[in-house]
This record gives sequence, structure tokens and C-alpha cells, in this order.
Amino acid sequence: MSERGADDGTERLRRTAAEVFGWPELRQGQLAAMEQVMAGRDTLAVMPTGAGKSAVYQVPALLLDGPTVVVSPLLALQRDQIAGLPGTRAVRAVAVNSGQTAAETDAAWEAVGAGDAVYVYLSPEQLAKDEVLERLERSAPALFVVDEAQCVSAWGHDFRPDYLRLAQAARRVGRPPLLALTATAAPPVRQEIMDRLGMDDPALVVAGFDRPNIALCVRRFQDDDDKRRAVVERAAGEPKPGIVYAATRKDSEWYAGELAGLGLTAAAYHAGLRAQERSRVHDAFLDGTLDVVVATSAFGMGIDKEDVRFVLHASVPGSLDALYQEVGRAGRDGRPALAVLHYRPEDTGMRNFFAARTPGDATLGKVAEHLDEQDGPLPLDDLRKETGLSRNRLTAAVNLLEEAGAARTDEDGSVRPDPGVSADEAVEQAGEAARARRRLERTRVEMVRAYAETTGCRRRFLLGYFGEPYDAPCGNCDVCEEAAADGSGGGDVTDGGAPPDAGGGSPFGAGARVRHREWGDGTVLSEEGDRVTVLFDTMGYRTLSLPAVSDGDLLSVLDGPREASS
DNA sequence: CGCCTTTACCTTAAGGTAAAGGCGGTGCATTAAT
Repeated sequence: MSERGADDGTERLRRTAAEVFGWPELRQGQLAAMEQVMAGRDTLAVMPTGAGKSAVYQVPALLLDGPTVVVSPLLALQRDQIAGLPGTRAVRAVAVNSGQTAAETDAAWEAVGAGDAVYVYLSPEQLAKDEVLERLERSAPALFVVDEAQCVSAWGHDFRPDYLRLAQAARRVGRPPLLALTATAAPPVRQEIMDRLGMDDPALVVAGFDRPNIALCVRRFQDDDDKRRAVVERAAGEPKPGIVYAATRKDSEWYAGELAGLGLTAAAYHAGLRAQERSRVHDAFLDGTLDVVVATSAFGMGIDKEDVRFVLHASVPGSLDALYQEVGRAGRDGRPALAVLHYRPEDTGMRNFFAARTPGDATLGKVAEHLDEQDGPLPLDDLRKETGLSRNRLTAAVNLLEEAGAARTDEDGSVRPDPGVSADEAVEQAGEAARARRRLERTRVEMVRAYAETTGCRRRFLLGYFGEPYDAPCGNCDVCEEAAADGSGGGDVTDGGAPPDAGGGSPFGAGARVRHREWGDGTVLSEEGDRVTVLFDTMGYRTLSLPAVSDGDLLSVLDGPREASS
């Protein structure tokens, strides 16, 4: 494209944003991502919420020839997105899901068929249905958007396995250019999103991760009662409103009860509540009539509230991606906010338990044998009837078999076994893929532990994890503040502990590609003191002692930071 | 893996202790019975 043409494109995007949406200006990251989309390139945009992520598809969709398919994980999110669009006929948006009447769905398909719909909102489960794919294919979509794309990695492996079949869905509707959007994703998660969606030479647009106004803090506990008391006191003492994240439904009720007992307006929020109660709590929090919501991880996606003053974690989340996603709900107005992780080593046990939930060999065996007997392509629905497995479990098993190369999905959606692989071999290979997944999940939990136990600057550690080298002490985390307090007291700089700004001087800087004699190749995430944390391609995260690896010549540097988008 | 509840067992018979078992988070879609 000539420079002239690029400028014209930019101008059209700007004009559409201003005239249709009323946005006087577009931010740098927004515009960069939109230009990639307009050029027809697959794109992953990692942008904090509030940076106008949705605009990245909303504006180009109006300039493209054909409807834009938007995959969105929650029906409530689909409703919010549609309600947030300008209500003019030229910007018609429809949804297809189980939460609306048959008449509404008919009207939606009619609009799509007539070429009147600019946006079509769907869940990944809808895109698993032949009928839906056929209708979309006939409408010749111009763009395929995956919103909240971290769900591919976070949910695709067990909870909502249709997330791992979106590459297939995109192909079956004519494989328009792909756009994936997420607020929080570390480099390996970005890579997984691009791989699993089947992106081709994707452009990567990453906006800054740092949220300097959020103070980061970790408190460590031996005793469960001490921890509970500390969480309650903190939630009661800090400026409101705030969110407390608890690990279980029961805990969320317990904390909400304690806070209410202290005279605060507090409510629990989790998936076990009736829909009516959930939306009451949701609305009350947005209205500002609730001081504190105590929630499980069910609360948050789509919560756009500027003045949240604190996010407390009453227990460890399953990954730093999840932690930072939840922390990021604080202080969106830019004013001071607080994030405290209440850490007990025992709490990681439950996270490791959750990490183990992939299909077992028995399930894999059942599916592999039915495929083997059939000796030909088999529609997923038939396979489900024959094996008697639930839809999700079957889909997860098929995903694993495909990942292991023992099966593949045809253009019409039926599953075909690899004739060169026996059922036993298929189970063995898919089982190994599942075990590798579990190992990776466990190392993700270990990274939360490493964050909690780091002796260096918390922000430096977190941003390093997200691929953003950060040099100075941040001055806004508990470690930096403690170091500053020690300094003003006249203490010497000690070599024993790792100072927050340690590092440099060694070849193992963040982003370096390294090779370990036993664990293979990996990427350095962070370095502090004499410890270096590496994400190994096949082994997950590991923290190593530098003297030990140097003595044994265990770790060597391959080259500098690798291309994130390759 | 760790926590909570239930059960079994002991014995200056009502209550403590230990062993055993179950449970823990995210949502879509669909269906059967009112």
C-alpha cells in the first residue's frame, strides 16, 4: 500500500470514528490495530480495558464489505456491546444465542441474509453448529473477531472446549481475516492464542501494561484465621468501593457476611447465585450503592467501573494472568488504587487441583476406539451419541487427539482419525499432551508463588512476566517502600537480599533465549539477585539459581529477545 | 492439595479424637416438566 493510500485509510477510520461513534480522536494503539485489520492482516491486540479495545473492530467493520462476526464469551457481554453501539440502522448489530426468543433469532438471521447486519455476536458454542456456520458462510463475513481472547487459553482446554475449535469455525465461514482482542496476556499466552486460532503471520499490537497508580502489595500468612482477619480489616479500612476475590463460593459468602457485620454494604457474587441476585449485585456495584463485592472469578468480565479503589485477593489465583486481569479492575480513573495479594502457601493446593482437569485416558480411549472402528470421518454429534459422553467432554477429548496429531477435522466438520495411528497410540499421544498441559498449568501456579515470594520489586516482576522489562524500583509496591524506609533509616545496601533493581551485568536478561541442558529452550522472564526465571517451551516456568547453572554450565544464551509475532 | 463434615471408636456413657470421604470455579445450550 502506498503512503498516500495508508493516509487515506487512516483518514477514513478517523472520520468514521468521529461521525458515527462520536470519538474525536483515536489512540495510537487503536489506530495501529485498525490499520492492520483494514489491510486484511490477522491481528492480536493486547490492550488494557478502557483503552477502547472494542473500537478496533467496531470502526473497521463499517468500512468493510460484509458482516463482522464477533465471538464473545458471555451473553451479558453481547448485550452490553450491542447496547453500546449507536442506534442507527446503518450500524445494525444482531446476536444469535439461547438467551433470546426464536423470533429474535429469526430476525437476526434475516438481517444477516439480507446483508443488513454489520455485527453478528455469537458464543463459541454457536460456532460449533453446522447450521450456524453455513448461514454465516453464505453471508461472506469480512472479519472474524475473538473478543476476550484470553478465554482461548484459559477456558479452551477444559471448561469451554469450543474455544479451541474457532480456527476450524473461521475456516468454515470462509476464513476472513482474524482479529483477537484481550486486555491481559503474557507472551506465551499470546503465542497460544495466535497458534490456536490459526493466525497467519499475525500483527501484534501491544499497549503498555504498567498501571503505575495501582500500589502492589503481598502479605504472607501461616495461619488461615490470621489471613481472614487481615482481609476483612483491609477491606473495612481502605477507601471504597472495592472488590475482594475469594477462592470459593463459600468463602465469598463468609467474607461478605463479616463485612456486613461491620456495617459495610457488602455482597457476595458467584455463579451459584440466582440470575436475579447476580444482576442485582452487579447493578448495585456499578451504581455505587455497594461498598464491597466479594466474588469468585465469576465477577469482572465486562465490569467497566472507573472508581474501584482496591482489589484484594483473599487467596491466590491460578496464574499471574488471572491476577493481573483482576487487579486491573482497580483505579481505571488513574487515581491511587491498591492491590493486595493475601498469600498462604497452602492455598496453591486448590489451584493445582483445578489445573488437573483434562480428559483422562479412559475418555480418550473411548473416543479413539470409536473413531478407529468407524474407519472414516464421523460427525461430532454421531460420535457423541456413540460414546455417550457429554458434549464438552467429547469436544475436549477430540481437541486433545487433534493436538496429538491422531485425528483431524474435515471441512464439513466431521472428525477423521489418522489411519497411521492406532487407537492405543492415539491415547498415549493425547495423554501426553494432557500431561504437558497439566505441567504447564502447575508452573503457572508456581509463578504466582514466585511473585508472592519475590524479594524484588513487585511491579518489575509482574511486568517482566508480561514481557515488559522495567528497570527502576517502582516506588509503589511494598518491597520498594520497605527498601526506601530502610534507606532513610541510614542502613547500608546489603548484598544478602536482592535489591529491587538488581540485575543487569549477566547475559540472562529478560527476553533472552536460552538453552538448558535438560529442559531445552526457553525465554528468560525475569532476573533478580542470583535467580533467573525462565519459561521453557516444553517444561513451563522454572526459577533457577545463577551460580548453580553457571557452575554446571547448565544454561546457555542462544540470542536476544525473540520476535513475539513470529 | 487442603478443608470440612461425617462416621467410628474409645470409654468411670457424653464428648473428645482420629480416620475416612467428599468437595472445591469459570457458562454456554438444551431439555423436560409445569
